[in-house]
Amino acid sequence: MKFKSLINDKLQEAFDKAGIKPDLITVNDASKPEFGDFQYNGIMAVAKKLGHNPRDTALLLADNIHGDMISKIEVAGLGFINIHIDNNWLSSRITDIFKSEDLAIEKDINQKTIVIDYSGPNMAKEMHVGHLRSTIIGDSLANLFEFLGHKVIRQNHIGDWGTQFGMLIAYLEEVHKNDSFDELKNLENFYKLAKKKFDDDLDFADRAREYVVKIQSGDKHCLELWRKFIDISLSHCDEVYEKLAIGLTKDDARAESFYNDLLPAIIKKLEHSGLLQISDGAKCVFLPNREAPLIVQKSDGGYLYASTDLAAIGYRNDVLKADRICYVVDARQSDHFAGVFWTAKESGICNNDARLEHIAFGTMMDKSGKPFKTRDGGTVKLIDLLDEAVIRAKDTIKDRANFSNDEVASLAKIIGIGAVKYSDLSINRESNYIFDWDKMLSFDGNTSLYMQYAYARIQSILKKFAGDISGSVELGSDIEHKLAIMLLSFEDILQKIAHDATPHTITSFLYDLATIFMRFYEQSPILRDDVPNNVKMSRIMLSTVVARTIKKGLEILGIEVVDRL
RNA sequence: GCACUCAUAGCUCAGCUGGAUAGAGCAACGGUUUGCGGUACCGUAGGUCAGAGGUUCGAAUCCUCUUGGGUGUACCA
Repeated sequence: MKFKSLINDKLQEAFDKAGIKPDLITVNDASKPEFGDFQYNGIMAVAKKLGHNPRDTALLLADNIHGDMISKIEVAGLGFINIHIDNNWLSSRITDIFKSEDLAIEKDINQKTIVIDYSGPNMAKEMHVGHLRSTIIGDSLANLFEFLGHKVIRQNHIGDWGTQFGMLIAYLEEVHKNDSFDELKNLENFYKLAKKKFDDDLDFADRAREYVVKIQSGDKHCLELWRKFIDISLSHCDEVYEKLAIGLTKDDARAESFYNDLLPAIIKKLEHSGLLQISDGAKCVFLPNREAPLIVQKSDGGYLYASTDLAAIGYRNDVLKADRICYVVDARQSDHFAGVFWTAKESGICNNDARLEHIAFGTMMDKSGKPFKTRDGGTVKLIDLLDEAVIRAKDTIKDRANFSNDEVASLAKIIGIGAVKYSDLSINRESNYIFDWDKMLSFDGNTSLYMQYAYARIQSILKKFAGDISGSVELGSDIEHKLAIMLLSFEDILQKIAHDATPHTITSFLYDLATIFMRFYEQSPILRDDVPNNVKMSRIMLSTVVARTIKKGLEILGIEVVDRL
């Protein structure tokens, strides 16, 4: 339910009755319990504009706020309006949610087509930790948009067309001509060897560049070899996505090569729009307030990633009909995207009402605050990191003896992968992220394990009860009231997250919810014999809705729950 | 040089379109009538919101400057 809009509507009615036109009405969560459930702080600004006394205006407005959802309106301080939500009304809403599917969250009427570009591995190498954040953040946003009823098109813009492929093919042709393709199982190693030769041997480097031209001009033999590299690389990726429980499939892959044929048309379009200039032999678009241009075609005729990105925008605009295109890419590329977006809009490659967004995120650091590397300074393979997460997760399972080996394996996977995702998603994506095993696999604090534990604890109660649930929710204490307010705010939170693309807000919400539930649980017995049946039913229903909300929230983050751990 | 970005408790982080006494977790210390899962819960302590100005009834939040980090900056992606 869009809880806050309901309250905003009440305020709007009151403003109408009072004959006052405010700019924008938005209630906030009350900053303290004694201020009620919500507070409206806009009176001071409105009153000032009209030259009225804020307290008088607040009182006038308060008199006009009515509705069965509101139990009390208070005017406090300079003119704050504190709103208390009626307990009976709240109880009914939680009962409704208990009886509904999908937590009674409405699908967005204003359905959008949203393209999410995320993960974007390079096909010449195996995925490394640098791909982790994009993959996790992008996937959770895709889940969220889908849940809210939008049409989501996942796009994996894989790098399969660059200079490195010439190098790999040249190396394969010259050094490993007679080897079987099994050699490539360890693609990472193969890449390193090829790169070394490329750096050491100038003639080889030249031949490698020739191979690039061959691929791009459609040489059949070379394309066949190229295809094999891609297939091996893609299966590496699939293995990672499978382990990470990510919703990307081969169907979502739109590699750079996919746009190859569209590139000349893009250049033409830029020419026609008058944006194109030739500088030092390269075709460039000069941007406002920026020294360096966006180079779309090199002086030797080759294309760059700016050209491919523009072609991709064109495709997403013309063919996919996107209303919103989200690029979940490292913050270091913000200049690049600013340039590409500006050019796409200015040239008409992208129409004006489509929203182009760079969902930027910070760098992953180790515990000491340095960029994340192996001991010898190399890049950490993503698959190794995920395997380690599962191994470490195994140690956190309390009574391993109570589980079968298969159960332990399955639990460890859910816990380990959940921890990796949750810790990443629980901080503001734009700041740098400190990767810390001990912290992420802790039961204490805002972690996936704490959430999964809270969920399992509720499941344990429900399992123990195992009877028919009837009756309705009757909120009987301040803490139950607070719990209900939070549960009802879930949709507002999701909407806001969808707008701002800030998944960390969901973890804060879930953590607050779980903390308050734990407090409720400590002070309110549920199944004890001396609890009256109606109270017992009410508490069971409330707990059930809390559990479902936790489950749904984690599901959006791409994290599974378990009934016991 | 220019541009972007960040600076909040010892550490890791929240803090909404500017709102009432700046919040969590970790670490530290103390506590919890047999406990529906104690891997929990409660409490204590911890702050010049980097610094200085400005706007405002009101600033961690907006503007300017300073300092200190990070990142980007013409044919890699």
